Amino acid sequence: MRLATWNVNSALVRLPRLLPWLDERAPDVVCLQETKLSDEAFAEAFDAPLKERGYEVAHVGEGRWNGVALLSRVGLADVERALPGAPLFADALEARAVTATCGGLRVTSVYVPNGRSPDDPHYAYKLEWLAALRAAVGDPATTVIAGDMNIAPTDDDVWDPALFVDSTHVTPPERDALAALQGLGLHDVVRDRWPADRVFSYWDYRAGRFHQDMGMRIDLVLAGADPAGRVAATWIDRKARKGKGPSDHAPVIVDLDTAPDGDIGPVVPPPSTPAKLPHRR
DNA sequence: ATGTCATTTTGTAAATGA
Repeated sequence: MRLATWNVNSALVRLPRLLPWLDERAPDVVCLQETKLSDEAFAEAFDAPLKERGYEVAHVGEGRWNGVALLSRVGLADVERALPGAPLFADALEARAVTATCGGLRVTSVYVPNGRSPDDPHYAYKLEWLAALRAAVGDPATTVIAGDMNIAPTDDDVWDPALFVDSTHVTPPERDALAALQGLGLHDVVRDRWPADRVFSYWDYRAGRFHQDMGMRIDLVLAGADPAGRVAATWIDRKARKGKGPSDHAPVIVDLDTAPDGDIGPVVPPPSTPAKLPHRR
């Protein structure tokens, strides 16, 4: 089973990149963040092309900011459209989490608040939100939390740690909140697989940062004992950050082996059959 | 310090957010 997470920075703008990416990478479960669409607008643009590709969809949006989604072709059951106990910001519940059972795993697509700066009210909100995220974890063993955490777990996850001292994404309280999540038994499977490598998932659009690999690793897949024990491969799909009209984030992809009993989950019909290639001689 | 991109609007330039 292939699981991926991608902050697309506007699903509508990214549509011409997102659909070909689904066809190329063929993920079974996809966590999206920053769709920036209402549920109605997402459905209008995506219901048909996703159904054609065999995906069920749960989208939670507000329209202007935020917005998260789960796409799955290995089942999508018991959908929760918000984080239980999530704090409000400016008296509003923001679209930052959606959870469902997919392929036997309890998967949450998260868009953790940015925080802006440690002295901003948004930073306190971020820490409250992370506490709610931890409190909402059910059985850690079958849990996957994937998305834009807006936290770089260590200085190895920042292109220039000196530049980010006292900035959001790297402060001890944020890293402590992440460690508390991991303390439940959730594993940062990309770092576990690439312990000594420079692996970033986000590069600012400005100043040629991607070209110089001046990025951060803030998009994480946190996996409980069952999925973490079945990881066959993990990688960051840098190709999706290249070329025309990319998001500023790259997808993170995690491949899981079959379950111990050999069950690969529900058999899903393949997407629309491509036209037959003409014979050549 | 602040080179981009995406959003929205007492709207087509400026604000807000990341």
